[in-house]
Amino acid sequence: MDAFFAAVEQAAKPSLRGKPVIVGGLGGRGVVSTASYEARRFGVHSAMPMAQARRLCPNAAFLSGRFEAYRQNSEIVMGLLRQLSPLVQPLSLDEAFVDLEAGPYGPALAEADHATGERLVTALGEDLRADIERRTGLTGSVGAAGSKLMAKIASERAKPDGLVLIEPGQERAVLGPMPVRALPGIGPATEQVLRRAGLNTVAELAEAGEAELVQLLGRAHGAGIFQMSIGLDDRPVVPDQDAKSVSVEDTFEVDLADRDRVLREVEALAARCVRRLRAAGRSGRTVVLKVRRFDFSTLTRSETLRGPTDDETVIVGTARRLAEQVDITGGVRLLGVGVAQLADYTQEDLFAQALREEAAEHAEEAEAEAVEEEAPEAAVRRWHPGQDVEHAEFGPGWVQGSGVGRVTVRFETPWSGPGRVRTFAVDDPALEPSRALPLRRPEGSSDG
DNA sequence: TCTGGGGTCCTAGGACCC
DNA sequence: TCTGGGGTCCTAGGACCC
Repeated sequence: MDAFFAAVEQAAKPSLRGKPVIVGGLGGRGVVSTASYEARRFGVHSAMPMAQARRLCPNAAFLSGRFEAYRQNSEIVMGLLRQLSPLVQPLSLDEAFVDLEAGPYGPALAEADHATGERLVTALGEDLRADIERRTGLTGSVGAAGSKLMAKIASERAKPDGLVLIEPGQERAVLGPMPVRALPGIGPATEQVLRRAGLNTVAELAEAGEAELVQLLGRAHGAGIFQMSIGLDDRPVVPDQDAKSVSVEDTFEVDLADRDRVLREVEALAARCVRRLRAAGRSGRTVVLKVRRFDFSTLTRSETLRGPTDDETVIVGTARRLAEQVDITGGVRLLGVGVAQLADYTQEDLFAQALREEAAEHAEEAEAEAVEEEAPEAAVRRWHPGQDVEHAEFGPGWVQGSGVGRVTVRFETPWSGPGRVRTFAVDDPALEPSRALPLRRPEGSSDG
């Protein structure tokens, strides 16, 4: 999907269409998650500190994310992919591999000659893109090729709103001139190592040979990069696997200096982590504490238990013990708690499992409530820019901003024209948080 | 300008075992 | 007396991806 989070916001909020939109953490230490193409023209991109994005593009709409809406639309798109093949491997909410040969068009693809096969793949890709547009109003890009590596590279070339097919046999010709950074698995550190060895393009990697790359990058990485450099990639498309770890972390607006405060935060994080673990119906054996200090240095401490557990007391206690052992001199910027070595629940009966699945559906609300419990006196509602709301008189809208006891709301929906703005007291009882609306008007609905 | 949150995979050393 | 070889598990750190 193209600029997925920002595109969902523009589709949901007519007044933002054609304007720079930046989705990400809005606090002092936030980073950009997604910038719309309009914002990218100002130099804003993913992972950039939000403070820098504000300087580059001060007139953009700055929104915190609405994951409910992103998940809704992701599910629609993933459903369309599954019509093409049961072998769908999502990489994130907005990206997936599809093995076309394993699906209903597989036999036709196998029989087709070169030219016919390409026409069929192109038609399937364009039909898919049209279906995505019809069902969500969003644009996606398709990369088609004979391997995951080349399909990924093709999809990057296709963005935004396009389709690129790389013909079998053309792999090395396409890859050769590209910078090494274009290969998945080569990040800033590996790029530096290769640059110091005089290797700047993929063709140079291929020429260097496997032995030299293993020498530079280690056994597994070197061998993998060499295979890719000569256009070989036989990794299969594997449908969604179970998670191998669950973790929760928080960066604080101001570094924590106080030991007791650190311990309290660790306990709260561990409790949140356990809620997510239980909601997923899993238990784990290894508890991991993560600490990022004032200077951004990061350490982890872990303890492996004798058997897997989802017991809050055990996991919170373990995390706390680990936290008691770390030096917090200078202050703590981030704390995290994770559980790894996950196991499925098998000793439980079906009744208990059904209860838990029901609990899982309410896990997010439970987490939100738990957060509120931490500050009962602060009954003042928090309004986030971008958040969906409903007003008793004016109907559905979204929070444009809030401050000094006021909240500004724009009243518009995905299927209305650009809406008007009104301002309310933050505790106005007529104003309530609401669910994300679908981007396409539901069948049979008529208002608007 | 000052760096999120959720993950995966790999490496390396030490303990331990046969 | 002067110290094998291989495997697994645990811990810590780091690179990378979206």
